[in-house]
This record gives sequence, C-alpha cells and structure tokens, in this order.
Amino acid sequence: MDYLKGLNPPQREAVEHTEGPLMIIAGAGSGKTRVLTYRIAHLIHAKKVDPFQILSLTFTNKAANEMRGRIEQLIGLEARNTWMGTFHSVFAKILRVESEKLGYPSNFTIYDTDDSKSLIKTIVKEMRLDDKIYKPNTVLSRISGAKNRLISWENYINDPYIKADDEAALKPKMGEIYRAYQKRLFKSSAMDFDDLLFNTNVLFRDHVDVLNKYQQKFRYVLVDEFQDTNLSQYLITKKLAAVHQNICVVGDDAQSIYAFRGADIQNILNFEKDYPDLFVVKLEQNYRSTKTIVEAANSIIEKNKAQLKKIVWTHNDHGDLVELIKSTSDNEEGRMVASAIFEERNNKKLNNSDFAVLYRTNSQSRAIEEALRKMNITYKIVGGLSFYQRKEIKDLMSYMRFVVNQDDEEAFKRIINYPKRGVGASSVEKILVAAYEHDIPLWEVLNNASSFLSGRAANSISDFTTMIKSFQMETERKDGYEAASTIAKQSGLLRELYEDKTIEGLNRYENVQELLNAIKEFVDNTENEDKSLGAFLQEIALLTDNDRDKDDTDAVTLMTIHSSKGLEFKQVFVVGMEEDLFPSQMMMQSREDLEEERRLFYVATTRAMEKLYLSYALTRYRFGRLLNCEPSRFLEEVDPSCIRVNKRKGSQLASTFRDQTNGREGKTGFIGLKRPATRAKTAKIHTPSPDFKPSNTNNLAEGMQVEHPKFGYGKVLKVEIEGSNKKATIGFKDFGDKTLLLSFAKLRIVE
DNA sequence: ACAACCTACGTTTTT
DNA sequence: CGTAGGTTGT
Repeated sequence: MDYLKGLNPPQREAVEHTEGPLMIIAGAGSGKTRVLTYRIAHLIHAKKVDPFQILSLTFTNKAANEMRGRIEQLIGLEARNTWMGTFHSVFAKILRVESEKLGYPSNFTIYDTDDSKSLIKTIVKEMRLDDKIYKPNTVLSRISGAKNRLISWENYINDPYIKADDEAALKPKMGEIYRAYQKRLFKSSAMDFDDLLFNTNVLFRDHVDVLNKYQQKFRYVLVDEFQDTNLSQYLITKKLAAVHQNICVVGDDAQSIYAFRGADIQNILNFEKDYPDLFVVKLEQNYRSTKTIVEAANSIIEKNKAQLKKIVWTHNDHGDLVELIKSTSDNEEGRMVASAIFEERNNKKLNNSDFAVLYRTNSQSRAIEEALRKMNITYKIVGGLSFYQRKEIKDLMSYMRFVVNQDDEEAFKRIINYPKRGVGASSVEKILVAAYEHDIPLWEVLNNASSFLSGRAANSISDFTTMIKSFQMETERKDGYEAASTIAKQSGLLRELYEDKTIEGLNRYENVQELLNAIKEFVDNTENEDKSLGAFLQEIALLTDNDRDKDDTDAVTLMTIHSSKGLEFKQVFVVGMEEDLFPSQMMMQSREDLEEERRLFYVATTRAMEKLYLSYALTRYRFGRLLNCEPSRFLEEVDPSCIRVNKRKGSQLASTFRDQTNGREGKTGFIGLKRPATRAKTAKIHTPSPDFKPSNTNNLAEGMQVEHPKFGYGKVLKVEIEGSNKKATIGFKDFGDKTLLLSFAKLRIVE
C-alpha cells in the first residue's frame, strides 16, 4: 500500500495492527488523526472489511466530521458507510431503533442542560424543598455523576454510603429528587445527555439479543480521545468489543481535561489490566511544533505524577522563544495581544486564521474582543452562548418538539403561554399536577381541559390543542422546512418578534430566520433521506455551536482551552495566566485537580506550531469590580530558558490609569483576589475550619486524620474497594463510626 | 395576568 | 456587571 509510505514506524505499526486490542498513546501533534484515518482506510482496503462493520467514536462532531472527510479523501465515498460519530449521537441513533425495549417511544426528545435544570427546579419546588440547598446546578451534576458511574436512582436511594454522604452534605433528599427526575423524564418521553449512555448500558445489559446484534455488527471498534471517557462510555465500548476483541483506543493521558464531566483518567491508565494481551503503540514524535514549544510543554507536564511514560520530541527547528506578555489590566492585555497579532501578521505575512487566543473561561473574551475590534482585526468566537440556547430559538424549537412529542413537558411549558394566550402560571400548574398525580399523559389532560379549568383558560387550551393538531397534520404531510415555517407563522411567534423593532428584537427575528434556513438546508441536503421535522430535531439535538460555523472568513479564533483540543494554529496566545483564574480557584480542591489544570495548560501550549505567547494582567474586572491578580504558578513551571519577556511598551501608564478610573475606581479601592477568610457555614452541628476544602481522597490511608463538614474530626479506620467503589470507615469523635463512599465524600485530609 | 421595580447571585470547562 | 427571579402594583 503506497499510502503507508508516509508513516513513521510506530505510526505504521498502529495502522497495521488491526486484530486484537490495541492502545495508541498519541502525544500532542504526533499525527493521531492521520493514523486513525489510515487505519480505517487500511481496514477497508487491505483487509477488505465492510465499512458498515467499523465503528469510530469521538467526543465532538467536529472531530467526527474531520475524520470522515479525511477518509473520504483517502478512499472515496465508501467512507460514508462507516459508523462514525460522537458517543452521544451514535447511541442516540441506536436507542431510537431499540427504544421500545426500554419502554420509550422512538420519537423521544433529548433534553439539553437547560431543560434538565428547569425540570429539576420544578421538582424541587413541587417537593417543597429549599432551592438554596438544592440548586439545579448542584443537583444535576450530582445526578449526572451518578449516571456516569451507572448508579440508577434505585441504586442511589438504596445505597447507605451515598445516603450518608448526602446527609452529611445536608442534602438528604437528593435521591428522591433523582427518582422524581427520572420518572418525569420518562413521562415526558425524554432523555437527558447522560441517559443516552446510561440507557444504552441498560439496553445492552437487559437485552442480550440486542447486544449480540451490535457485537456482530461492529467487528472493529475505535475510540478517539480515550482519556476522556467516563465509566458509562467505557463499559459500552468494552461490551461491544467483547466478542471480536478488536478494540482500538487512542488517547493521550496528558490531555485528559474532562474529569468534571465524569471522565476517568484511570480508564486509560488501567486499560492494560482489562486486556492482558493488549498491544501498545506510542507515538512520540511531534510534527506540529517547534523544539522550543515542545520543550516548554514537556517542562510543564513533567510536574504531573499520574501519567504514562512518554517522551515527546521533534525534528523541527527551535523557532522563536515563548513570549511572556505582562500587562497591568485585562484591557491592556487585550491591546497588547491585538497589537502583537497586528505586527506579526504584517511582518510574517500571516493570515488572521493563523492566530488563536485561548482562555480559561468564556467571560475573558470581552476585553480581547474590544481590543481586536478597535484595531479592526477580524475575529470569531468559538463556543460561548450557543445559538441553540437563545430564547427565540428555544421557543421555536419547543413548538417543533411539542408537535413531534406531546409528552415533552419542558417544551410545553415554554410555549403554552408564548405568545400570550391567557394561560398563566396557575393554570399550567393545575395541568401538570393533574397529569403527574393521576399519571395521565399530558396531551390527554390538555384535551380534557374543560373538566378542571375555568372556562376562559379551558378555551385557550382548546385553541392551543387545535393549533397543535393542525401542526401535526402539516408535519405529517410536508417536509420539515414547510412544517417549521407554518409553525413559526401560525403560532404567532414570528409576528411577535417582527413587531419588536428594537435592535435586539431585530436580531431575534433574524435568528429565527437563520434557524429556518438551517432546516431548509437540511431538507435540501441529498444525503438526508428522512426530511421530516422529527428527523431534523434529532439531528440538531446533539449539535453544539462549534459545529455550526462553516464560514471561512479569515479570522482570529477566540475560544476556551477546552474547545481548542485537537486544533492547531501557527501562533497561539494563552491569556489570563493568573493565579486563581488559571489554575482556576473553583477547581482546585486537590492535587488531582491541580494536575488536571496543568494538563489543560499543556493542551493550550501544544496547540501552537510556530510561536507561543503567555500573557497575564495585574488587574482584572470581575463582577464589575477591579481585582488584583498575581501571575500564575504555571508560569514558573515553564523551563525559563524557553521564555523571553515581551519588550513592547506603548503608553502603558496612561492607559492603565484610564482603565482603572473608567467608571468607579477609587472609593472601594482594589479588592485582593485572595479569598477572604470568611466562609459560609455549611453545618449547624459542626462548623468546619474556615479554610475547609475537600481533599481528593484517592490516597486516603488508614490512620489518617480527616475533617468532615458535618461530623467534624475523625480518624480513618479502614479503606476498602468494592467493585468500582472505594469506601472508607471513619471513626468520628462525636458521631461514632461512619462508612463513606469516597467518590462522593466531602473530606479534608488534615496534614 | 402582567408590567415595573428590586434584590440576590454568579462566572469553569461540554456532549 | 448582567441576569434571573421575586415582589409589588395595576
């Protein structure tokens, strides 16, 4: 095969080792995507594997699309026939086919995070719980954490250790909320993101015939970004590959940055234990970056303890030194970045698209944007507030969702009184209570509204159901675009927006038009066989904004480090290198957390091909106040011989002065970023030490002293592992012995 | 039922 | 600072 010639020996090995379990440890910039695509091409061409039998799982649609495109370049249209997509999209597809085995209709809705939070909020309210204690975010992340580890609500409620943890956190009703949440999702014929994976596990567990079918179907299973899989995802792939054992995982433990959503770096670190005859290939030659950048990145990542051994090296030139940009305020930081881009672009004849500005949090984009706008540099923002999260878009989509699935409670709540039709909160509540308490489908309740609502409200509901029915007929008869246009017009939504002549109103109107255009595009695309509204909804439920922007204007890219993974740019600016911002204060509760932040820094630096800039500001606006900042500890971890300090000066003093007096400096003065000692009391019984922060309990051992927010000080008596769970029995001075599930426990190790 | 005002709260990352 | 949610008044 002549296409194998361009590969180096380990790359080639990875491509040609097609049978049996294989793990490819792919360092940054080592040509991972290339190996993956060649491998698939090799399977199809040399090994004559039917493309339908190859399943490739990625984390983002972008990665999947890119891979598909590149395979197509290699072997042509045959590539279309391989199964390729994100975990969520592939298994959503399978669940649609098999949904009835789980009691779901095949037109189930996929709830996004906003829907989930809103549902949790109503449940908390209905249960008359304190919404200060049961915040939607907290509850959802707890439920999500459980689902990712395959703990059902039944398991959750019955597990004494989880119960103890929740009680300790003063959130004893968590299990009840989880239960109500799942029941409600089911009644709404809806799944949240985690359910797509959770339910796939249930499907494979309870229906051996189904599992068998897919085991036979997918003879080759490939997992990209394996370091970011959670337990739920890992078990799915393991089960699928159990018969043929042709599982190939590709990843880089140094780039694992999604622990917050359940990714378990142990999956990659311990992969060998699950597959004793595992073949391991390491790709260590970096083709992307200069020696300086590779060295700087290596000097950062080597501080981490938990990692697989690997030495990333390159043949490339040394290139420029890493440039350290110091500035006195976030606005000045923006100006310096913008002027550096301006100069470099002119001096080196580069395009805007050769530059990227990376930051830790989305809110940091503002200052950069302003500076770029002032210098007339085109930029685009990746991520941030999603198009699909905008109110007007969610409203129209909710109409479409409700027409397709009348059980969808969240969609119903959005549209029942928008545009206003005289159905207020109390009427809505009556309807929902009727549906929930007597376990009647929502749609049935709506069709009998007159039996329990006052005349006026009942009439409105009746008009509403008539309208929805007409939309349903429209949807059955016509394609998705025509149906959606009818819905937008006849619901009155478009008129409502049209009448709003403010700038925002105009924007909203245009956004709705853009959504309609997207549907038109979907319908006109010859690759899509099913052109119904339902098909469109399924398609976009799992799309993020990142997948939408196809425009190829020459622009500087602004994004979070997380969304930069897998990309590369000639010149990269990592801004906001300040302690407590990066590494993030909120994140830092243990050594493991610091290591994840460090991996994030590693990911950021390794995006750069030719030149890397690290930048920090001494003051920054946050919550509308000017805060003092210190340079990040990470800056000290970079090998100093790789760095030089930026000499740019400009009128720093004057501009700093302006920044700080702009608006309301002076009276309150600067507020130190260092967290004040005052902390909220978390328990009545025991007030934890003022600096109480849960430690990571992975390395908890017998005899250690620990502190618990409710039970106070105690001593570790026993640590044991049960299945995938780790538990510790702790003797507390005032509360006796308690056994806690460590993954959920809030414990501080007393040094 | 709805608009106008007022207060509290949060900003970590994404499928 | 901006937003979401709650409370008041019509």
